[in-house]
Amino acid sequence: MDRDAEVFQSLAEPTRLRLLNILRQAGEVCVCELVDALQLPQYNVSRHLHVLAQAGLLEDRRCGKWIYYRIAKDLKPYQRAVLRALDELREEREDFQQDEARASRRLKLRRDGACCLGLGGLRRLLKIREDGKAEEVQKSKS
Amino acid sequence: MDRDAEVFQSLAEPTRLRLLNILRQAGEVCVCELVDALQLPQYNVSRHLHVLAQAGLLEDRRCGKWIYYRIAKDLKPYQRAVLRALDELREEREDFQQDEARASRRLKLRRDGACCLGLGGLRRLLKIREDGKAEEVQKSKS
DNA sequence: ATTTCATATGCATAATAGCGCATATGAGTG
DNA sequence: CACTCATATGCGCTATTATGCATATGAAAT
Repeated sequence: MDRDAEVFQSLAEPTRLRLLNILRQAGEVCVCELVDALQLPQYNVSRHLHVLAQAGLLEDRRCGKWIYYRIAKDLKPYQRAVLRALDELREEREDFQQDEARASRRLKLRRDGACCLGLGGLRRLLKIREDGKAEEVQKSKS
Repeated sequence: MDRDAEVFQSLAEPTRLRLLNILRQAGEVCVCELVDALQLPQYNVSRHLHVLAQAGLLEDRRCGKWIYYRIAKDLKPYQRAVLRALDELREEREDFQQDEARASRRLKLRRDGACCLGLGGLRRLLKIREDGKAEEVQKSKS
């Protein structure tokens, strides 16, 4: 496979599009925050981030126990153009905007001390449960 | 898989990127012309065109025995944006430009009567052989 | 040093994708 | 009708990919 085709390949997966969308909107985000925003297993998120990084679209920065991911700085022009296209995709994707809302609520907790709290306590704080009550909470908050 | 992720999936293959590039530069092109430009087996080109059409990026028009493919007219904004990114990719890909050169030479033959001549006679006309003499001819023509 | 926390990864499995070959389809031609 | 031509497609094969589970790594905290 082409190096360039690999870039498109990395975009050819729903979860990875969601990740890129959040990272484009929110800047530098660490894995556990992405896990909460997307509500997917950690190994799943981690693997997808790895694919995007391999393709050259993301870079990561270690900071203590946490690893922050962000859109790579040295993208080729065509890569920038492709990612810019995600802005237009975002317009028609409500689920992307819901992701952003969850990510945004999650990122606000950074103020409260450490970046990444324990998942248990944090989820309680966020009222995000695994049983899909996240939407319920979202409604009551908006 | 997402409908949108399917679009990126359709771009995640070198041959399909080459096809899109030619179609973007040359407009409406029929399958046998693409086969000559890319110098790949017909079933291969045909399948890849099908994938791109399924993703909604291409549409086809039958005209007698020939089938013309072109970039779809009713693309979504983000799809247009993604395809526009191919212009920037084209800048750094000499092989894309060679494809265009072959396609362009091939399309000039449309004047000589039918769109699609028999492959044998046509290749003789183009001096494109399977043994890789195409470059040789290209040099002598430029 | 042991434990905890955040993240990554090896492995097995299931699903998917591309390729080459042969052949089907469908439209003109003699 | 038989034939040719342009294109599409079914099949078997191999290669790649995503997923879930368990576990490894690596850094801080106790």
